[in-house]
Amino acid sequence: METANLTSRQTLLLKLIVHEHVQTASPVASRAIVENYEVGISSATVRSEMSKLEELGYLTQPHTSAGRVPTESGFRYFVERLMEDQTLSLTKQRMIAHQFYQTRDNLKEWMPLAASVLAHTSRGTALITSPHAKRARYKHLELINTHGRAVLLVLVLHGGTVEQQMLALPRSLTQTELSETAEQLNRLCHGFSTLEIKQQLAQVPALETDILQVVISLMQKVARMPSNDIYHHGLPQLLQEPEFAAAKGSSAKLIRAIEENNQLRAIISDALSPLNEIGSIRVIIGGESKWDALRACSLVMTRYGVANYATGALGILGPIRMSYGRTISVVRFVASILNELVYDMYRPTAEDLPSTRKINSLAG
Amino acid sequence: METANLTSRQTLLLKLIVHEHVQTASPVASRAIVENYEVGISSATVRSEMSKLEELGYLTQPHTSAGRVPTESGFRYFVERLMEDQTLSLTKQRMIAHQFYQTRDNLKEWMPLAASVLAHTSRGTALITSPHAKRARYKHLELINTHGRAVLLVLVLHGGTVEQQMLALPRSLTQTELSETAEQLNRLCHGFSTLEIKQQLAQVPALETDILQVVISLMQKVARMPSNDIYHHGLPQLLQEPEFAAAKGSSAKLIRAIEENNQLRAIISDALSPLNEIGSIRVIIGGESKWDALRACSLVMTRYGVANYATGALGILGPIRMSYGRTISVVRFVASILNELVYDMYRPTAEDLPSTRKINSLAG
DNA sequence: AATTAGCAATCGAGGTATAAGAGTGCCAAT
DNA sequence: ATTGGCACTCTTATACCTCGATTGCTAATT
Repeated sequence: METANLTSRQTLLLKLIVHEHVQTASPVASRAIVENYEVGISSATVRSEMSKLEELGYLTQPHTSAGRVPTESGFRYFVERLMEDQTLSLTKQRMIAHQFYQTRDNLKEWMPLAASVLAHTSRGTALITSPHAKRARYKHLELINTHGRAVLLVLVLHGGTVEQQMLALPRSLTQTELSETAEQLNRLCHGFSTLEIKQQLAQVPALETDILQVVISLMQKVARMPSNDIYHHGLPQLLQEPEFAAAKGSSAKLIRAIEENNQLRAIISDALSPLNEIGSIRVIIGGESKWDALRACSLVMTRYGVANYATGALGILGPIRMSYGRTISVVRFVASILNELVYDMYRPTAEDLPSTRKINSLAG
Repeated sequence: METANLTSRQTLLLKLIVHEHVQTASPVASRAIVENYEVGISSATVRSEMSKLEELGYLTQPHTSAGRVPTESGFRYFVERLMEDQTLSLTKQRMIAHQFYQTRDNLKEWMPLAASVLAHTSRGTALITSPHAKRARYKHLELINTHGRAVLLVLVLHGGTVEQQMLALPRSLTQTELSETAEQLNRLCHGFSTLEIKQQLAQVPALETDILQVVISLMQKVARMPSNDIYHHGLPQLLQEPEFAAAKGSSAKLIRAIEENNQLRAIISDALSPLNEIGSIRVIIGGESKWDALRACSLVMTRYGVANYATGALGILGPIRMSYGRTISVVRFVASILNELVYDMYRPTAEDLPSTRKINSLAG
């Protein structure tokens, strides 16, 4: 990449053009720059610099007689070298923190709240997944009689992930019988991984085998899926941005991409990759992503939580022409709040550290 | 309403015009009728009949030199008197039934499956809520240690509704302590309503009071909300229908109406009203609904489940110009399957009948 | 050598006129 | 009562034109 060879005046202009374009959503003319900003040069000079920036690939013209628009590499350059770190205003930080503080005990509310905060503070759609434990280790099972043969199986894994599934048993059992069964399995499987439980299958009576099968499939589900649900919030406001309101075909594609969340899943699981350190923010600009439907969008994603215990992903899907500074600062701030909350809730205990003793005893 | 005074030829024509309009999505010309259908009359006659139907308010012209479009009352008349009952083809019925049969034990899968079937068989968006018990009566509580102070509270109500919430206790308890606490509360509260539990509050020690507060709020949540989640499926395909693809403003409104589901909630709770017998299908055509954003849409909703135990709502949100016959038949069929599944799963037992004795003993 | 003012050239957006096509409404004939 | 024929109406599509915005170039200036 030939990135270093911009004069200071060129970087200034690129910065201003990006800023102007983000605000106006339309191509930026040389005159607009000299009028709106106090650069001490004439529009002709701006034009000649612009054409150099265009040659370098940072700007482009929609048509001959239009102003310039930053290209994707233009935005990329801006994000990586020109953008100064922004922070949310203290008032805003306090407001947000307060909202989270009020729901700190109600894990279920975190996702919607975070999504809502992200969406309202940016102009895009917020995406977020629940915190999610990496390795699935059996901690506790509870069987609850609900009605007739229907039994609710609640499985708690080390790290705090809770999975539940309704299942129909071959015959109706009383709550006492169910509790005893659960207790038995809890003694048998505590701390075990999916594989280890499979090895237990041979030793347990028939009824419990059924239940263990469900337990295993749930644990595998946890391990396999990047995350259960992808909350999203603020899709309408993204679609009202001029770039989507105009081209109607693309908006349908975009909605589909978000509703059927296979594509989102890929993005999320990318963001959740352990390579992606917690605290680092990943910015994907337009066509840099592999998904056609998202060509017109940029993503600002990060991973949050406590590494090796429970992590989730959150971020914003917005127009390419978004205020990256502001977006990144919100994403970073919300992530930092969730980091604390997750740490508080899932505070690692000695009991949760992977028990090498047990693993070794099975391996031997 | 002056509905009875249509000649048989007029009803035939209205039927044909509706049919043609549903297919073409554009105004129907007199010539289109005589060409596509074997009516033994000329286009001039069709025209004169059309103008009579227009006077009666069943048809309208977008402009002078266009064909006719059924008005909302035209569709209403069609739905109530002209439409013949359709049934899904047996092959299709079997296919659908088979899919449900495979997930019969996995309650969680019902909603997505039903939504998917509804959406794929119609051209609209499927809406559906989980089956939901009417009166909230305490059946069983389970407290599960997950991590640190975080405890998962699982509350099972009579009728099979399961609510859960994570909560942070003031101090950390072992699973044994938690189980004992739960057991104690189970003995104390079994069969009680929200009100009755509130009266118990005075008699229990402090820690459990905290838990009971959560229990009460969960039970109230169950009783208050029409339903927890409204699944929807197939929004993109609705938006691709010509009437929405054209006017881009309306599609944004529609998305918002569905995403922020306050408005949907109102519709759903209307469909869930006990006045609406299970099996009856409610058709709301265009402006008949009170919600502006849904002016361009029709709703075909029904209530499913077992009355007085657990019921939910399902239906399709489609363009006014939808095939009501086909839509109604799918909605009816999917509802009938869910009726059976709910009945099987939540089969009423003697234990579930409201215990008048307990209630009286408290009232006295 | 860099900067700038001035100006011709370019292209899109928006408005207007025109032609084509689709459909009705009416009337006179059957 | 029905129908063929025809004039009338209105939409849609197309072409055309003008206006304004913006650039690129050139020659003059610093």
